[in-house]
Amino acid sequence: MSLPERSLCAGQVRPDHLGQELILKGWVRRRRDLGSLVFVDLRDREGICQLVFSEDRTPAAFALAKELRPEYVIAVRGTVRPRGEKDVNPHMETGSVEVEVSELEVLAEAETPPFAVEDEALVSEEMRLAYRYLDLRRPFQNARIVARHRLAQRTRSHLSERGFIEIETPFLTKSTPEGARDFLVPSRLRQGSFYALPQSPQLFKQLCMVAGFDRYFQVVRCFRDEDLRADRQLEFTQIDIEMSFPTEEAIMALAEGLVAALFEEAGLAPPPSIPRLTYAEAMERYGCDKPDTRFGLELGTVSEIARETGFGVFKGALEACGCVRGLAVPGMAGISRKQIDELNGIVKPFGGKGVVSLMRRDGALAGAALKHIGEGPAAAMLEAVEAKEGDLGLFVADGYDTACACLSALRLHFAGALGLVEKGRHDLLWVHRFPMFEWSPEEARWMARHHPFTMPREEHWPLLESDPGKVEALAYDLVLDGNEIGGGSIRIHRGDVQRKVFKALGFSEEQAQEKFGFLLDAFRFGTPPHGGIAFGFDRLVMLLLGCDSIRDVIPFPKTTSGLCLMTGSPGTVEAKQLDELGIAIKEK
RNA sequence: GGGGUCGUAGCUCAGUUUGGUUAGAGCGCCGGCCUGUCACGUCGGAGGUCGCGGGUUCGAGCCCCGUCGGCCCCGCCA
Repeated sequence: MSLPERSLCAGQVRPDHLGQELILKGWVRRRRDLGSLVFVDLRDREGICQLVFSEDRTPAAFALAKELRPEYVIAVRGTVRPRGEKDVNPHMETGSVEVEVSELEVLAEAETPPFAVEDEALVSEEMRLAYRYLDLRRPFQNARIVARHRLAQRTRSHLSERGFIEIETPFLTKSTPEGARDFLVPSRLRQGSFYALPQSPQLFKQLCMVAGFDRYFQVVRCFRDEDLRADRQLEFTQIDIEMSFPTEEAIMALAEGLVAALFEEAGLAPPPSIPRLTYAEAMERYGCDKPDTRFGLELGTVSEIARETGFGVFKGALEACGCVRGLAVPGMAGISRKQIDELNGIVKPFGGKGVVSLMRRDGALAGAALKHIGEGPAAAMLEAVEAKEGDLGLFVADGYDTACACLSALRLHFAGALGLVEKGRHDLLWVHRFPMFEWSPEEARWMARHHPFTMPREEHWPLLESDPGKVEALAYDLVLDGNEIGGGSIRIHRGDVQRKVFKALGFSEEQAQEKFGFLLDAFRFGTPPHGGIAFGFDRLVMLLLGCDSIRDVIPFPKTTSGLCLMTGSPGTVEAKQLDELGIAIKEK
């Protein structure tokens, strides 16, 4: 009674098949029952095809068709027929034909799903994640995962063709200091010891260079036990690349070529040029190390003008070695008091104390702080940020980093509110010449901004001991539309330089040896200069597909609190399992 | 760790401002009718732990406290 093998996918039926007898298999999307005529939309991965059952022409199949419900899995034997001229559905790829079914077999019944398996269905993300297999069955969501596959395949072929070798590195490895919190895996064979899941294969890829593979890549899962966001998951996929004897230029050129290929694969035109900004320039112009350059609203500095005013807000910041920076928002001079108050709310999470607003409207100046600042300086401040008649000037007085963060947030806010981003536009840019270290007030020491294996600029090596804050790194980030999609560096390949960097980070010789001894050992046996880059694959796919959340391009993601609503992980384990691992749960 | 926001029928939501009789809508679901539908139509029907716990009150979906969960953000994420 079983129907034979499928001859075609439902979504692939075309006028070419007119008159042919086909075997189709798939899911019932919807049944439209007109009494003695029944239409069924049959769905599979490739699309949807209309099936027809009629009482007088195919009575046996017709009777069974009455029983069909959404998401039943069925097999049919039928003949491809043209639709009448009036009956063609221009919205369907298969809309000019239909399949008259002579034989119907129900392969699996289905309960009514908790939500309709259709693109149009409005469903909360909570439901989608709890029934992810149904969510993924929806055509548009299914297509995202297929697109992800294509992008991964294109990555592999692109890099393979250029001499890169995909090499697997361990998931069960060693916990290292610095960086993100590790996921730990207890060892049964050696109780009390733990593996760590890799935050990235960083050290192993460097060791692949020591091993002489010359060019390495991997599409690889990474794990970081940190809080989740719209663009961050506990486990995520990285395109990890490393090469021997590189220049910065060689790595950047390779990365640009790969990204161009991925744009093409996604059906997008790659941005024609990829400008480079130094870190300092990015902060100066955009207040951000991953600026969205698809719109202007660039920042200016007005500290010197502000210094001449008696305004206490400015004075306080400047006396604390801060600055006064600002930006002009075109056409917003009519902003209301309420809206101005809302701006303070935007700035607050970034540590900003408030926003000073000055307006040029009706040929005069306005703003609550105008009387404190004075007409002359206020005009000069607006001039400095290029605010014209009808424009709003926003100023923040604070430490440099805080002022930048606040203004960057305001910049993004107004770009969204004013619709300044041209639809379909994508901007790529490099940010490079990052500082090697940043000061951590909590730990009272310097921390590596990129990672501790990044090569400092050679002319700055002497500063490693005297003034670490001034050391620049041979590191570069690739930014797409205001998102960091990749970052890399030239690595340290000399033990002596590596030791100096560890020292600057406050590691003792013993700590360095204990944590990274295997790397330092390897460096003693002839290490080629090397460097590389890693892309956040999920984030890149998200942006290329125009999604708002990384979860949309990950088949089985976790919620923002790290739970899997489908499996219920993380879960408790049997006492026996804990016992085997020598682990006891601490009572709260 | 902190802030914001949401949680009411299978789903998406209204009702919460100002506590008051029997908690509503659309879609879906179940049944009847229907030969050209494709968001089929049409007639009828079923369906509720108002996230959970506690409190205030004569009375709580609505007010208060706590808690769990979704989403967004700060911190964190080399």
